[in-house]
Amino acid sequence: MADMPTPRLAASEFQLRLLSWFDRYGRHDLPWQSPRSAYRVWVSEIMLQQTQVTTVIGYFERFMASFPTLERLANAPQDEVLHLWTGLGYYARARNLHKAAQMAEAEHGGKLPSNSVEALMGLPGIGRSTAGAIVAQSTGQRAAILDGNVKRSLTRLHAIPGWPGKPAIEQQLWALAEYYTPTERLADYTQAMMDFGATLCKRSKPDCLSCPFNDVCLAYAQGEPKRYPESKPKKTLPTRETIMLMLRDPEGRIWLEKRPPSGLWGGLWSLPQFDKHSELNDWLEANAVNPKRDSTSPSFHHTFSHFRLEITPQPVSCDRLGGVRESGVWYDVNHPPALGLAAPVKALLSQLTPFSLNPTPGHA
DNA sequence: AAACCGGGGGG
DNA sequence: CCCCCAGGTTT
Repeated sequence: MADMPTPRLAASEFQLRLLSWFDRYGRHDLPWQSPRSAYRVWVSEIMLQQTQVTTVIGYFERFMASFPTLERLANAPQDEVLHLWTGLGYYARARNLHKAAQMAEAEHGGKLPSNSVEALMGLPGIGRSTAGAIVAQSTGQRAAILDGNVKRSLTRLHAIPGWPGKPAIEQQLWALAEYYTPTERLADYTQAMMDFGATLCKRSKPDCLSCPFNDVCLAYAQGEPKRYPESKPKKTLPTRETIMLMLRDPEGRIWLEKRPPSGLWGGLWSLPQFDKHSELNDWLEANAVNPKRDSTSPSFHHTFSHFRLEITPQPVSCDRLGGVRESGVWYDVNHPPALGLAAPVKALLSQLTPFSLNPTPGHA
């Protein structure tokens, strides 16, 4: 690569140091490492995209208990998949995972194309780094990864300025990542790169004194390893307001509606939302029989990456619903059905019952 | 309160 | 190339 920064070590020396570190300090007992299969590695990598290992483990085990094979996932209802994703966030990941399983069934003979980065990238939710991780970990063939951990480690080792999300910077980092990738022990090397960033070359408090690269690390030599990577340019978040209707029937069940299949909380079940109280009143007039409004609950905030949502819950009881109500359910908090819930909705419903709404092992 | 994270999509 | 979108955890 023409614009690759000068490597700080020969590739073979880098690999030797990293793998020695991994053999002593890396993670060797993650649930997707044994048994290792393309399917299990894939699911783990999707879950790990925005989420840390310790959080993922429980979700991964529940997911595998319900969908032990690609075929079982492909044939599952979307609600069940989203249910097992509830609380993990970025629900498009679950929708894409489900869709990709169905595509693999239809187009790849029921298996992931796990020896081809290009073919994997043709499946929704799999980009270059995730594809590389699947190939390297499940087949042992040579493929590089560039997740947030690797970006952080490499920007520090080479003191690369600029935000790594910029295409020009990212291209340099890919060149380095490819350069250092070995031809053997690919699964270990890939896990080692992730573990190194996650447990030693951490965002704050990097453990430079224990680092096997501290003699060649440019950021360490400059005395400010935390200067790298530079952070993303920030934008100010707008605030939006919404009223969430908590409509209770005489049995204490709560009315939920399914959200559109894509976009915010796509495919999840949520409380009916309104911009203004007048719109909520219109809705009650049209749909609810004998509605009785309680006092509003305290407002709270839910923050997204691009705006802040101020939620005001409005409890109302009624005898029943009268109008046309497609894609809605009366949700019994004591016998919760297997549905995906938006996080603030889950929090609101949790207040109504002593029982957890989390999916439990062997139950979901 | 702010930073973080891998990928999809559109201009 | 750029910007927007999406949610829960850590610091």
